[in-house]
Amino acid sequence: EVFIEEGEICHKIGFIEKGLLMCVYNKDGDEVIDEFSYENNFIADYYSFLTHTPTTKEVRAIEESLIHVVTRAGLENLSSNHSFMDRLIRKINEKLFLRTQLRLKSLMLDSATKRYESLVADKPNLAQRIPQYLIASYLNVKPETVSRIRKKNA
Amino acid sequence: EVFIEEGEICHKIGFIEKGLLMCVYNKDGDEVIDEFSYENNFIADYYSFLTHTPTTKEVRAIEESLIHVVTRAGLENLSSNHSFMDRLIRKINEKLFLRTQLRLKSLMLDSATKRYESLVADKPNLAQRIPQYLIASYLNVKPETVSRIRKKNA
DNA sequence: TAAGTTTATTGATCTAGGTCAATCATTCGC
DNA sequence: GCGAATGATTGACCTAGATCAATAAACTTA
Repeated sequence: EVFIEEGEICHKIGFIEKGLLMCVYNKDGDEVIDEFSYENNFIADYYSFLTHTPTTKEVRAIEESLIHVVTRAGLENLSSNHSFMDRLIRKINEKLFLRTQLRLKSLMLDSATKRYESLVADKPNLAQRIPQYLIASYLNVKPETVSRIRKKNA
Repeated sequence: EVFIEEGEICHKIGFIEKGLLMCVYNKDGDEVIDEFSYENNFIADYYSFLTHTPTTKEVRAIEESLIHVVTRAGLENLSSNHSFMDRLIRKINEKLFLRTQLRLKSLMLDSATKRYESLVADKPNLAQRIPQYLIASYLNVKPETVSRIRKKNA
């Protein structure tokens, strides 16, 4: 159920065939969700993977998931064709960068209400699939706040 | 003085030989600084560059700066060696991703006071070089707040 | 179905940081 | 040097969202 434990160095990247996972930071006892990832996406602590430093987050399944795992070593052996690997990794980097950038922007510029509305608009399926207190954590607010936002918007 | 205007599509990447620039979002009239960049670093709206969508931020010099510019076309012609390019771009991606990730994390987990202290600890030179109201904007707080944090810490 | 657990809602407070306005300090041009 | 900007500090308030506590729904499992 736990894919990557906090403190280990991440040497693997998962490709999610089925299911739903999340990366969570621990904020003095409280969990703060960094991101969700689901079908046809990669899952890893990419920061740890790139820097070879211990993870500061935990990666854990929310639903029963089927994940194909590639290790660092596996990646390096996968292809003698280095340029192919560079190209692939470049693409993964890009996708991650873009996602992170958008998230950062919304945290910097938008109110909790706006963030909630954007999430529901952009990923209606996700908002269904996940309990509200996890959504709250992802939006960086408390469950009570999400409840109040929904009430207001109703 | 303005390196990239808001609304244009970014087709270039600058390498800063000397000087200091910043990327700023416009939050209904108010400026919010996304990042600073200085000597021996790249500067671009990389999001726009990758996605070919119009920038939502402006990139502007804070100090007189000397920047070497490479255009997208230039990059593509630079080397017939595609794998070299992939590798280079991969490296740039990685660096940007890691930076963005750290920033996001601090916004999600840390108080204004903690963010200020981390900035001063991590980049003392930067904190010197820049007026306090720009630091405030980068920390995503108001200048008054930075002033109060400093007073408290004194 | 009832009992138990987990999640969501609601209300009454509290607090970090924002806002507005008034001084101070500093720099800069002349 | 003296004003005029520009930047920083301080104080009195205000507000978004947090916290705490109590219900109320919604699922479980038997």
